[in-house]
Amino acid sequence: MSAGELEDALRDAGVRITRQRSAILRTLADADDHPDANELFQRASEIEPTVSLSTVYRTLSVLEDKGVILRLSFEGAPARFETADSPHHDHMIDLETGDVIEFRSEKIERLQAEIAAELGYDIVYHKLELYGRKKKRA
Amino acid sequence: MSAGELEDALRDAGVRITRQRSAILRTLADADDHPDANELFQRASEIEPTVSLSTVYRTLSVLEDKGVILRLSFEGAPARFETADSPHHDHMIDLETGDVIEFRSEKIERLQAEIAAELGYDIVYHKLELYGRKKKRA
DNA sequence: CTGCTTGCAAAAAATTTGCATTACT
DNA sequence: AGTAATGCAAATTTTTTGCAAGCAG
Repeated sequence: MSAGELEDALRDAGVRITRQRSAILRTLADADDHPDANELFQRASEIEPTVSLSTVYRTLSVLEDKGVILRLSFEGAPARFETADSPHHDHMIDLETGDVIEFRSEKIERLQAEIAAELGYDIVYHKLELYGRKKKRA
Repeated sequence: MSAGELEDALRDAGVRITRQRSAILRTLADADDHPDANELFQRASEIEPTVSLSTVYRTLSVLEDKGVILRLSFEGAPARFETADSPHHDHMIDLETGDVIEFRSEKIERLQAEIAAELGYDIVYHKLELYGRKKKRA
């Protein structure tokens, strides 16, 4: 979903598209990494200097509510965000570099649902993070 | 491992066992839930009124370093802690009540290792959290 | 004794909020 | 016009830290 289509969808959902929200939306759409609130603030400021950090936070909350983005809270670091348009995936975090690699496994998805069912629960969402180091030797 | 054995092991590792650390250790050993720093402070205060919240935090850091406890950082809530003596397990969090249920699945453990290997990584640790709601009707 | 630990209060870091003003729709 | 959204500064929340005094080994 492009930034423009997103804006239309959000407007239809009753969300006002302000100059600053537009800038934040574009910033998120352009990001191919997983920026935190402050990084988004820096980047969006370049497009639209009137954005404030408060607005970034407020906008992120709205977007999360509307299901447009996902909030990722890794180990004791500030929350990071990613657009929710790509299919669900999990994350592998490189402990040495901090790199975040996305992956997806149907098998794991299925297993999780099974386990939750056994415990008497329906999964609303889940979070799987593998923290590791690059293998020595290829 | 009992609180007493833990103290001996820690002492051997060069950690001084003070009155307040002893109280925190006992509190952790007795807890069958996953308390956060503040809850631990409250409980430990009953055993040993001289503990301060700072000391709880400092002690938790030491214990984490020594591998005695695990720090669990769930969704935007303060960090929770659990003793590290039990075998590894993952967590299912009840979105309505905040309850934390422990579970373990060999299949998932194995799958994770496989996936990491494919990505060229060795897993150092991982975190799997299922967030869900109790199933309607039994 | 020596220096690791403590309590206290202040500092940090991340995020949220009150309020008067601005600007979508 | 009417109301949601904004910026700013101040408030919260969780955790860390500086410093003088205390206590374990």
